[in-house]
Amino acid sequence: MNANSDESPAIRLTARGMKTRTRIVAAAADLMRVQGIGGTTLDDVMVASGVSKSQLYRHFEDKDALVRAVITNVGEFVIARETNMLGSVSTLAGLRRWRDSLIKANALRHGMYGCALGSLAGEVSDHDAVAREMLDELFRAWQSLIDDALGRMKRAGVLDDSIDTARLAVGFLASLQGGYLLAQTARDVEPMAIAIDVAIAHLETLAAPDRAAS
Amino acid sequence: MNANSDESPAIRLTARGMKTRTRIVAAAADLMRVQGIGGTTLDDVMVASGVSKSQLYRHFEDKDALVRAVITNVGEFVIARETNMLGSVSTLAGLRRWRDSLIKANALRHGMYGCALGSLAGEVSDHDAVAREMLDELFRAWQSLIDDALGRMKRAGVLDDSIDTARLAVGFLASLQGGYLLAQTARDVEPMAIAIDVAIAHLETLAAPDRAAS
DNA sequence: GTTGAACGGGACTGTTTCGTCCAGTTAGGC
DNA sequence: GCCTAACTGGACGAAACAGTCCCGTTCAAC
Repeated sequence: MNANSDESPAIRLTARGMKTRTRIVAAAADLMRVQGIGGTTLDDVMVASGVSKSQLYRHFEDKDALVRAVITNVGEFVIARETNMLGSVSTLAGLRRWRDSLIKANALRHGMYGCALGSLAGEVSDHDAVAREMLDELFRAWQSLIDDALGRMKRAGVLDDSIDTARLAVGFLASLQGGYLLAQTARDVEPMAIAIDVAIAHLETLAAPDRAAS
Repeated sequence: MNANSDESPAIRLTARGMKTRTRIVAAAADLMRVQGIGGTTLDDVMVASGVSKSQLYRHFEDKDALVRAVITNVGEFVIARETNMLGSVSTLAGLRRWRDSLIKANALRHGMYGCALGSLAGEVSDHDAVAREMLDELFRAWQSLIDDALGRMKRAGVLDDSIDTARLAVGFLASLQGGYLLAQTARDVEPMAIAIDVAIAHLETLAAPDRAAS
């Protein structure tokens, strides 16, 4: 609904001000991905971004406001990444490449930190309604990207015409998020890899009868 | 590995001491499910359990120790529930009843708080190695229960003999956990319901050829 | 070259939370 | 009835954190 992707600037006007604002958000996002929101103090953000506390409160009314800015920032990043990686997928092979790239990235950190969006959602959903709705919106956008890819596969004759791609997209995203969580808990990507593979295997059973392989 | 399900008592001997200990853990578990671990203070636990702070530190060396006790407690509860609900499942209809019961329970709170185990895992996995391993163990136990159910379905001729139930179990648990997270973020059970339904639909495609329905 | 926004730096308040300690009370086993 | 674990109750310290405030400086636009 809200058309501005930069959230309330809290204070008007900008020039280089935007740059420090960006620097603050970037540092906060990094810290929060690693330490969680609750584990990240404003002083941490202060040090990491090389910005004085007065500036922090100049740009953000609140810690919650900063968290929300982090959410839009991380959200934009994830959606951009997924748009890029999923936007041209129209075959099962393409979907597998998408899978490989996610798994590879998560394997590098042995599953640590989980999904950038999912972790934020788990920590914030039950105590900041605004943030929760922002994350809900982002998940929906992610679902749409998956849905679109499945739609293209359907139109390309890879998938059977009768399937409900919107429902499958929800299932896919759930498998992905659950996989992230299991991998994080196990400190091992394997469960995540299995989860996505099972989801893809399901898709294979829904392949259009005249084109079992692609 | 560890054979004692009650974790280190921190102090030896007991009588009614066990009762207050249980009371503390129960109160802490309730609070942490609703407010999260970070959002729950020891004073909260103190008030909710009607126990003085000195007793808290009599039974638990640390907040972390209390958290671990909560994990074993919640873990036992969840595993007991799942053993009960999943232990006799050997048909697709039985699996659907299991699904209905989980969805129904989560619908009552509109998805709030998510999965008792999953939420703990997300909050604690990256900063308490011991707790992380405990949760990993619990997830594995949960997987085994699902695996067993799928195994029974296989032996009963409901599922095809060639399927790898262990992998499917991981996929199932991931769908479940991801569904919990999406439902929590949306404040609506629907995505969770869809996620599990998609997982079950996949199972249906793997039904033994001579028994397409069950 | 003046003006004002952007910034550094840090002191300061108030609150929350973890954790310690201890003096006195209750209760149950032997 | 004695002994000791279990417990109440609260004072206390220390640290972490959020949030406020102010003074002086830098930078960029006009």
